[in-house]
Amino acid sequence: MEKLEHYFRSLGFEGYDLKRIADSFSLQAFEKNDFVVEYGKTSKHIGFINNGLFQYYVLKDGEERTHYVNIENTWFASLLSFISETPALENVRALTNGSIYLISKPALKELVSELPGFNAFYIGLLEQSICGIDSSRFDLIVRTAEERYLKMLTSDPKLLQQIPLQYLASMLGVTPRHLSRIRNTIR
Amino acid sequence: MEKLEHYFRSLGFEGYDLKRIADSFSLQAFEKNDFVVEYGKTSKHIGFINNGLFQYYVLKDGEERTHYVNIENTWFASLLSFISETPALENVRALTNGSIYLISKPALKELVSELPGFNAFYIGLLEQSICGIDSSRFDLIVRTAEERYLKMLTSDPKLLQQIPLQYLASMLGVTPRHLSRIRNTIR
DNA sequence: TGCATTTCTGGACATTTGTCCAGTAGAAGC
DNA sequence: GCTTCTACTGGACAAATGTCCAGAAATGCA
Repeated sequence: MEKLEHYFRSLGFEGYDLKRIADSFSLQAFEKNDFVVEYGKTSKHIGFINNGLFQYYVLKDGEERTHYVNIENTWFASLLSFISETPALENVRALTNGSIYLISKPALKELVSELPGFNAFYIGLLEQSICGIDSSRFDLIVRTAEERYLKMLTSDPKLLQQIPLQYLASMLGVTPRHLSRIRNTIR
Repeated sequence: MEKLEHYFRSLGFEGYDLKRIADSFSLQAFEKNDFVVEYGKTSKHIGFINNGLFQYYVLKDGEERTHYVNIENTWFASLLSFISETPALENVRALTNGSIYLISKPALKELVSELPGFNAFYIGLLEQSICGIDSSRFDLIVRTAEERYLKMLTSDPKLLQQIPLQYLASMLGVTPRHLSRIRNTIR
């Protein structure tokens, strides 16, 4: 639990609260190609990525369409399914071996209602998530694929280093063929 | 305050809490073309639309790019600016005369910390917002413009009825010319 | 009612992006 | 060291989407 505790300690948690929080999570290992969330099944956990890469995708006309990839030290969630408790419309699968600190919805709600500090943390997490998701939606409407790629280059270099281009292309909303063109014109 | 009170009453609020909440908002009127949020200025309020249409847009190469339009009985927020307290990257402007129940950030935070019911409401609002924004982001990556338009036809018919097509086109991520083509092929 | 303004449609053509595919390079396994 | 697999690039062509524009339809206003 070192990484998880370190994360919450860095946010100001300690003592009983910290232990209570850490005890609510459990570290689960995934091998490459394991499913974390499966289409049609309700996702009952969110989690903090200890290590590994996790791909969010759907099958459309038999093809994988990736809309997101999680890397370590970020939060994992199949949002719509987890929040509204409905069957997932997507798959989440490990692209590499890795592990996630998972927490169930009841345990999460308990922390939110019983620890004021965690309540504030959760609200902050939701707010930050909204900022990230909304600016990504904004970019898809207002910016070109090339602009989105350049932005990713400067603001998320870690993604570029860790994630194979085929998945990045899909996240950017273009085909790998076209991302290759974009990268070519930038040089 | 009828509409706002009716909204919160329908969510189960009453008595002191309801009054306390209603007193934290103030109804502000906007005339057509008035700015609610201006590019470069930090947005200090969120609000519940009493009536009217409000357009979220940026200027790009001198052209307006609309990424969202609010209608009545929905929540208004320039999310990134309000949450992170930074200058807005967008404009929000009244497309018609209308009015919004506005609440400041300090007043909102007070309600969140002092009324447990409002705390739960705010968390639910954030969660629902995430679901909406994330599925819109998902659609922009995974679905075609035609599929997005068809989805809007069935799940948001109110938008179709109220919002001029030029703005809907922009929200869908295409030009009005192309939306016209899409509508043509559907017939 | 009639004029002015805004909104919507669709033709012609240009640009962007996708599809299909083959070739290369590097990584993984035997 | 060789083979196999996977990731990446880029050519040729097709399909989707944008640009520019003019006319039609709808809306607002005198």
